[in-house]
Amino acid sequence: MAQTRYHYPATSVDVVIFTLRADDLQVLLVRRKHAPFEGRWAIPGGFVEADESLEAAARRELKEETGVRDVYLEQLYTFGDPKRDPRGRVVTVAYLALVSAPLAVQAGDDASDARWWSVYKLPSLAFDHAKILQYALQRLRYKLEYTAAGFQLLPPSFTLTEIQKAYEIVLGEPLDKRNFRRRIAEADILEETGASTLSRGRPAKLYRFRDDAVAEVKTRRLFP
Amino acid sequence: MAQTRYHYPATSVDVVIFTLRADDLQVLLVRRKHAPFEGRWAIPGGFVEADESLEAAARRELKEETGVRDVYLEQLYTFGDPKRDPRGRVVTVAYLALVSAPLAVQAGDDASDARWWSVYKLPSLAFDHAKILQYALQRLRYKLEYTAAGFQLLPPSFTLTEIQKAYEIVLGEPLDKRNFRRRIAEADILEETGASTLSRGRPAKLYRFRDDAVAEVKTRRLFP
DNA sequence: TCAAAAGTGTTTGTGGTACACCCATGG
DNA sequence: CCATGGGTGTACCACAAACACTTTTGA
Repeated sequence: MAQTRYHYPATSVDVVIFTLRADDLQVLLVRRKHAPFEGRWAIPGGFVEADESLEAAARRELKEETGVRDVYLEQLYTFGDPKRDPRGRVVTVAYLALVSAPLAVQAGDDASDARWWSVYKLPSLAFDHAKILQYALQRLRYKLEYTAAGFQLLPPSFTLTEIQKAYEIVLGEPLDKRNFRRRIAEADILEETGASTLSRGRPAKLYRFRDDAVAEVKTRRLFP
Repeated sequence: MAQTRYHYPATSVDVVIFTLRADDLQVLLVRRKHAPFEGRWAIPGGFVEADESLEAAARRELKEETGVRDVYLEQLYTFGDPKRDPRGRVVTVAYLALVSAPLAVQAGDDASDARWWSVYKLPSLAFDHAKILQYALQRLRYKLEYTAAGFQLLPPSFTLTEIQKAYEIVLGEPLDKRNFRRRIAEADILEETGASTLSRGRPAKLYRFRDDAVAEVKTRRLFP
């Protein structure tokens, strides 16, 4: 790739895309077509174009890989170790994305293949991507503990049991049903759609987010 | 991916350096010697060198400006708007630093002058530095609410009243003396030096951090 | 002995957690 | 009528917040 004739690092973005599929927290990875790390799995990403903001670059990559727009996207951290890319100096700005529908994935130019992987059973990753992914996972869990971001992983309408399951999958621990429902109710961020599921057993009410709900719920301070 | 011949963005680091001086939360700014924004105040920073990690670049800038090493330093956010620097594309990785001693500042090559400014009375800043500074201030306040990072702003030994004042200055609100002392005691992060102040009134015991204290105190979750 | 700052406990309220049964529907 | 998943309330405990007086020293 671009040999740095001039001594500025190349700037790339990498987007860690999480979703919930099959009662599992999964992340989208692409298989690299070219050296270095040819054939290894990697977090989707690419170089920032000349007149494009970082977030725009991240959204472009996200669109190329998944076809989705208007999803939750936040900047995570910037990784700039001089040796993180064997081709030369590349500083990468990592983003975290949460998508709801487990839609068909589209491999971009840079990848021969793309698929969802359980975060609990990951393959060996290219570059320092294992580190980036762990960082993203930690941030996601942390975020769920004090914000309502977890809803971004769900379809537009969902039952209370579904959302509780989503939280349990991401956090990796069971939650109490009545307490969970009380907190959701108190947060006042959902509204009934009016519809219900028709499955086995008693039908469940469907909910959606209130458009005007505030996603960032502030914690009480612990210290001092 | 479009690998046309274009210049990668330049990569810089900017370091927002906070300290406590004169019962005030202050930030170190440098006056720019050259265009653009000649004569305007700016957050100290500079370009990342060829074989230097981002954090190393930030520490180098910090050292050039203040002469200090081994201080608290954390990556904040990366600002990459294509128009943020009129000279051309510059992506900057912002860092937050907390220093204790209000030491003499040393102007680096890039600045004709450097001084501490109260965060409550800032001059007009170059580039998008006002935005970066506000972001840093928000992060500092947030951090103080759930970690013991505030100690980094104090000299190696201090009284309980001093540290309470430090928290009050940064948070901008008064705290209850007995509750504050109880929380500090429960956190179990201080030890007595054995010495006391000799001022007017009753002498106060001096404390220092325990070397083995854990700085990151985890919050209880609020949601769900 | 007075002024100045340090130091010290208790009470009350709120929020967190644990816990078990009845309800609505389809087969 | 039974199996399946949906939906509901209370009691206890721990932590947070509010609050005022005594102690130690220097001048």
